[in-house]
Amino acid sequence: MLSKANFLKILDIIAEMFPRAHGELRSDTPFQMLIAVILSAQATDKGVNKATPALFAKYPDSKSLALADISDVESLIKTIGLYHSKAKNIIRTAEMLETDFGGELPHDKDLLQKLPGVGRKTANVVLGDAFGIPGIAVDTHVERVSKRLQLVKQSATVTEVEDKLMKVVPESEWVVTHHRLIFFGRYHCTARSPKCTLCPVLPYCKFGEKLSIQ
DNA sequence: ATCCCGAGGG
DNA sequence: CCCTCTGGAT
Repeated sequence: MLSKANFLKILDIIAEMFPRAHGELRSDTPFQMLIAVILSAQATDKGVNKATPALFAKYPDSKSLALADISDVESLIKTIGLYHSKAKNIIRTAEMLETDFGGELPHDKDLLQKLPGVGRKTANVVLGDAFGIPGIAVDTHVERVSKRLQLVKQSATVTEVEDKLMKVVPESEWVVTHHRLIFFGRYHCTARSPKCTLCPVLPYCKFGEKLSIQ
């Protein structure tokens, strides 16, 4: 298992690789960010950004989306995938924001998770990116990278990954570290054919060490 | 554990 | 063709 000192060293290297890591979902308001993040489940940010301009042009806020026709929303987000459940979830989320939350997003993880389609990961992303509230969202990239670097055991759950990262990284760095790990996973330590031979982190990585031998 | 589900990359 | 994508609900 990787030591804390070595992991912080790796984070420094990754920070140099991606000095401008940031959320890549487009949105003009916290509400739109919430919807975009819900839509991003098992989908690429690029794919979400392709669909949301038309969606937000027609339904810019919770008041309008709450009254939307589901088949219309489905057709607007169809290219993203998982569109039946996502259409239902974002309309219901808009309704609940209107009826139960006074039209405002709650700045609270547990309350956000009461909204359909919003789980731990989505709540963390929205709190961090929309409100600057510290948190580490563990998505497919963060999980894969953390396991390859042996920050956690291979069998670790997403919650265990999240807890470990929060323990090792100072709270003031949680949100930016999250984005750096995403960028590292999305553009460099990719799921398929990771760029190990070009990787500045290779000296610290058992996973890449194994790959680079052959 | 399984389902949802289209687009893009290799 | 097969794999992956800022997962969540059942």
